[in-house]
Amino acid sequence: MMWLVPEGHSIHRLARRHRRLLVGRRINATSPQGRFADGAALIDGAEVVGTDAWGKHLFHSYADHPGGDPLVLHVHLGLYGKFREGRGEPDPPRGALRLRLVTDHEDGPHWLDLRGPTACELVTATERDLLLARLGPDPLRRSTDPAAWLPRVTRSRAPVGTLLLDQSVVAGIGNVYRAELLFRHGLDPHLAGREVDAAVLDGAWHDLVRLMRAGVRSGRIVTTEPEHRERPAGRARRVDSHYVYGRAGLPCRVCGTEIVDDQLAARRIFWCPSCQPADAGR
DNA sequence: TCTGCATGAAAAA
DNA sequence: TTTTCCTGCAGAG
Repeated sequence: MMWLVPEGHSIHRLARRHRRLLVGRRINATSPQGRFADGAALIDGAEVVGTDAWGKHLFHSYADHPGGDPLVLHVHLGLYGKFREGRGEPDPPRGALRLRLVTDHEDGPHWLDLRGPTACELVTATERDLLLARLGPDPLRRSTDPAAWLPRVTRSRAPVGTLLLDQSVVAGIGNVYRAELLFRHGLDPHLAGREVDAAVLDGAWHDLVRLMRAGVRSGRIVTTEPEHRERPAGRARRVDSHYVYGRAGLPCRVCGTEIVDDQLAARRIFWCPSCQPADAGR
């Protein structure tokens, strides 16, 4: 089974998939669970004109409907949220099904089920823009300036491991990319942002773009180089796809030192004390 | 079958 | 800083 972690790459992958599935078609929308009943009624029968992702936020845009502003569906999966899709008549809804979208295709109906999201709401274009204004640069968006995040890091006393999870500094990084990116650039997670060398940050940004683009293509987070995997390139399994994330107590793939873990920004952080020394990055 | 933990983030205290 | 949202999986028993 694929381990689809909803960090930014998963959301961009969903936006791409939903674009193919929904754009240019009218959707039948329901909220069997009832928590989004009013919103589903408003978009029911409307045409989807676009899908987009920014960080971990997903948007579906709907064509103007009579007597109203254009509507935008905003979804944030949070920790538990999940989309499922399938072809043919959908099964009768079971359990807490927040939103079901059904579209007609040449080969019959396709359905899209959303469960457990942190956010599933209709917003106006203006409200969406306000939301986006709170987010930092997204490595997966083509127009992003690679230097846009630098001031927020280099002026901060906060640990770089905290800054990387702050969505207003960088949008889309989750706990896995955080730990892996810090390892790949030899940065101790506790090092203050202002202590990190700007050239190291610049390299980390471009590395992050590469890693996350690969994540969009594959649907997985693989950050290990082939020579550090137990299996050859292209055959990495979950067990060897990370350097430090989830590997507390195991030997570092590069130097053999035991990987350690701690809490940072209310989340578990993993690092190699030898490859990521406290005085690195300066 | 039960328990704890996990990718996230906002609200409460 | 802690709680809550509320899902799914792995491991224990």
